[in-house]
Amino acid sequence: MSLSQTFQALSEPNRQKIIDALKKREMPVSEIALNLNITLPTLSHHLDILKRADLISGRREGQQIIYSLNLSVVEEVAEKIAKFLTTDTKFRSTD
Amino acid sequence: MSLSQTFQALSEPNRQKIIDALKKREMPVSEIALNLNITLPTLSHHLDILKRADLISGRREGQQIIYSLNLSVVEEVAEKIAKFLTTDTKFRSTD
DNA sequence: ATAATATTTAGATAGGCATCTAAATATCTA
DNA sequence: TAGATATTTAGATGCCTATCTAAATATTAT
Repeated sequence: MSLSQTFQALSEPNRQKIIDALKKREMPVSEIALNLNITLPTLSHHLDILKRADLISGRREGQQIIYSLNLSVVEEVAEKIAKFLTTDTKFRSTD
Repeated sequence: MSLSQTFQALSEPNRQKIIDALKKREMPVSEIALNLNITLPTLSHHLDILKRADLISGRREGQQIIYSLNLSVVEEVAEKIAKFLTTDTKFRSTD
């Protein structure tokens, strides 16, 4: 996943709300939907984007599909972004 | 600046390259342009977006306009993003 | 098997965005 | 004041994306 694609995945307000919800605990689509004012197909689309960015995962449990944050990936992303934004390159060799 | 707008400003590869260049040192548009395969009007457009996101500033020096990173803002943004991505809300009160 | 529930897929649409060329503005130099 | 250099603004175009409705798929319950 490139940094651009990650930023893009994170740049949509509904997707941020999805992540915020999943930070609390894993939950099915129907429950995520309660926090958002979009139709289920639109939500499904956003879940797909976050899945393709590897930020979340879904597993089926009966009729429901339970989504959860990929915590280790999210942490890696946080580090990657922090490095991009804060690393001072003034005195670094070209590594 | 909302988190969404910040992510969006950072999600474009050319804008990331601009930030990367300005991490080294401030420089005029003409020098930034050397790193990118886009026309000057397109570059101007990207600089405008980064300026509106308050991530960079430009000052005129003669014929040139020198752009530089707003270091304090960039640091704040890094913290904001880190908080968004890593803060576990499971056991937080609703503050 | 049928009906009900949960979610995704298909297909269409509207708005946003990155890009370009051409022209305008600002500054410096001769 | 011209002409040259640096950058931005104007206007157009094509692609990407968020959104919707309708239909399809998957699972459970009757």
